[in-house]
Amino acid sequence: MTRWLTADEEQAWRAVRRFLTVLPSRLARDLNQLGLSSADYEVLSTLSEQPDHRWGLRDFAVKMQWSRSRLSHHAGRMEARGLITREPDPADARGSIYHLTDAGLELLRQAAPGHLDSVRERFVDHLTPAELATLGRLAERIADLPD
Amino acid sequence: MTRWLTADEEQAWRAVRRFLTVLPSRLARDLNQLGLSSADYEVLSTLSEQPDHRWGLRDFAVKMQWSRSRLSHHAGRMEARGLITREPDPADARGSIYHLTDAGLELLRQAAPGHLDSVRERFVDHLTPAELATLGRLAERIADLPD
DNA sequence: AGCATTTCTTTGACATGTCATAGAAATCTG
DNA sequence: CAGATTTCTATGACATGTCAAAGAAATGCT
Repeated sequence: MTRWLTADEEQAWRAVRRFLTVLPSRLARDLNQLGLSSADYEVLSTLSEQPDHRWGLRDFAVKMQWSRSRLSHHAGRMEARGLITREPDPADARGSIYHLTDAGLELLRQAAPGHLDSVRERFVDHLTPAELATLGRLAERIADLPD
Repeated sequence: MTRWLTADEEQAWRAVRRFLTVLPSRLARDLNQLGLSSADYEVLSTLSEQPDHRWGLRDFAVKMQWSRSRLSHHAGRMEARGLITREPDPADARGSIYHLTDAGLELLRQAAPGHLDSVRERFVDHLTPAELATLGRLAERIADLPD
């Protein structure tokens, strides 16, 4: 017995679907102007949050919620652009340690303010603090559901 | 002068980012079990909402918010699978009219209940009607911002 | 210790999306 | 009406993601 969506549910779901596609694409477009893809930015900022700017692929992939294959491919491209390096892990010769280069850090520093403006202009500044908190709470509830 | 995010804003934004990536990926995974990609499903359901199951590429792409190139490529693949057909537009020989095949409609009908369950299980059923309405209203506000 | 199993990153083949362009047809202009 | 311009879809080249498999190293078992 399929429970179809009520009219209200349907309307809300349509709005949320649009939100899900449109916001990321706007942020990506803004970032592209700064010379980075969204994926690039995530990699750089995640790496930069690590104290020594290093991370082994496996944990890095878990942290980013990316497949290891995806991260390895993407890292290869970023390495070719000089934004990160990959070195063998001294503690486990199978492993690979990713490290942010100076150029990568510089590019991130240069792009961050623009990206932040973008997040404000496309999202944060259009909600009151209470609305943002509510939205964050509901988003978290959904995101925290089991996979 | 860059206005950084406050701690509250940062927390909410992180939750929303996770929501933006995780929910679509779960829905896509569920749909894949049913033999369709999310893109396939959107194409089929959008076409099926048209009274005669036909749509010219241009307006179709606008409705879906896809580039015409993307839709043309995707339609080529779906045509090869027998889910839609493309015919020249009698009113404008440059144009192309997309039409849902019986097989396409059948596949959509077969997948729809499962997808609906998925939307409920991954999203709708975890919010009260009031929460869903609020979320929909906020999502709509953001989505309706100029591009 | 030795062999099988597991774990790890990388790679290759392939699916999908973007951007620029081709080629045909409609529209605009004088 | 003729020629230039615009508009249209399809396509090719390329970037990016997925999935399966390869190859090396660590781990487990007897």
